[in-house]
Amino acid sequence: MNIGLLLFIPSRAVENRILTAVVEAGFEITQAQARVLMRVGPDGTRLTELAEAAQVTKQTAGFLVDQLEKAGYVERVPDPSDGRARLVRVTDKAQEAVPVANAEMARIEAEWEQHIGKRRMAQLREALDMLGEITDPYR
Amino acid sequence: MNIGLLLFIPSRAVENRILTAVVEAGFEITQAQARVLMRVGPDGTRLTELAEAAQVTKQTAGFLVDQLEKAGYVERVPDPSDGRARLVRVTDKAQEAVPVANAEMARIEAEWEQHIGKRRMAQLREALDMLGEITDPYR
DNA sequence: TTGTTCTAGTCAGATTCTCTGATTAAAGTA
DNA sequence: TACTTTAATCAGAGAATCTGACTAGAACAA
Repeated sequence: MNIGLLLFIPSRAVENRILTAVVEAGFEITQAQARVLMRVGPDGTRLTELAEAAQVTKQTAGFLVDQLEKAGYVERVPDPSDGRARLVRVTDKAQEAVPVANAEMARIEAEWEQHIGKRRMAQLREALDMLGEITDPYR
Repeated sequence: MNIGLLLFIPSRAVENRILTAVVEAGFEITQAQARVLMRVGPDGTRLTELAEAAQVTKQTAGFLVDQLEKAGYVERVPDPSDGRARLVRVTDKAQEAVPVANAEMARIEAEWEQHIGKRRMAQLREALDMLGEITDPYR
């Protein structure tokens, strides 16, 4: 079985489970919105950077940030260092979803570790982290 | 960094590269179509199965198969064992894309192995394969 | 200083992907 | 036969994504 599909399946599983957990906790958010939201840094991130990180066009990122803003999960503030730019920042409301997502992530990792063992889990993480160096356009 | 994102990044990279290679070889196909096409078995697969495998609704799978059929990459034939069902089958035209995809996949694997080493690559594959057992809804 | 070029973001419009709900036809079952 | 389930499709809508064109501010070179 090809390694692309092999990577895709658990990746999709994580996405689905975390999104489900967050939505069930009362946060109305979609997968696409979450993918952008996840990339907003602690001091705010420019739209262009978000677009690159999420691997979508600026237009798409803008569209998703619009929705996140309407829903109150992010806010746009002027970038003091550049009059053209604005920083997208996570609001307190969105911060409240973080522990929910983290808890589900921890549950998933525990299940996986249970299934494949601590050693393999560590190896997996190491290999993926290194692959990120050559496959993450944001890194 | 969370393992979902860690999985997502190289998975997306593989998808993008293979799709690009196939499209550049003259096959007009989209990512969503490819995800369905990839799951069609050698003797044909029912729409419902494809939908499950690709984790989309039957309607979505049907929509994508319609497009693949129009483009000549698959055909629908009656299922001899069930009058309600039809089997989606890959055509010769689509078969021609297989070596292109395989070649690109081999290139990617070679690059990755170069970067993380043979041992880690084998460990990665083993861990992912096992994770598939608990995360692949189709398996 | 003044053009020219580049960059950040938005607007407009279209396409693609995906879903929910209802429907048809064939199987399976009591 | 009548009821239930299953495979697939139809209809309609919403979400996500793209390409191309535009505006305003920044950077830079002459």
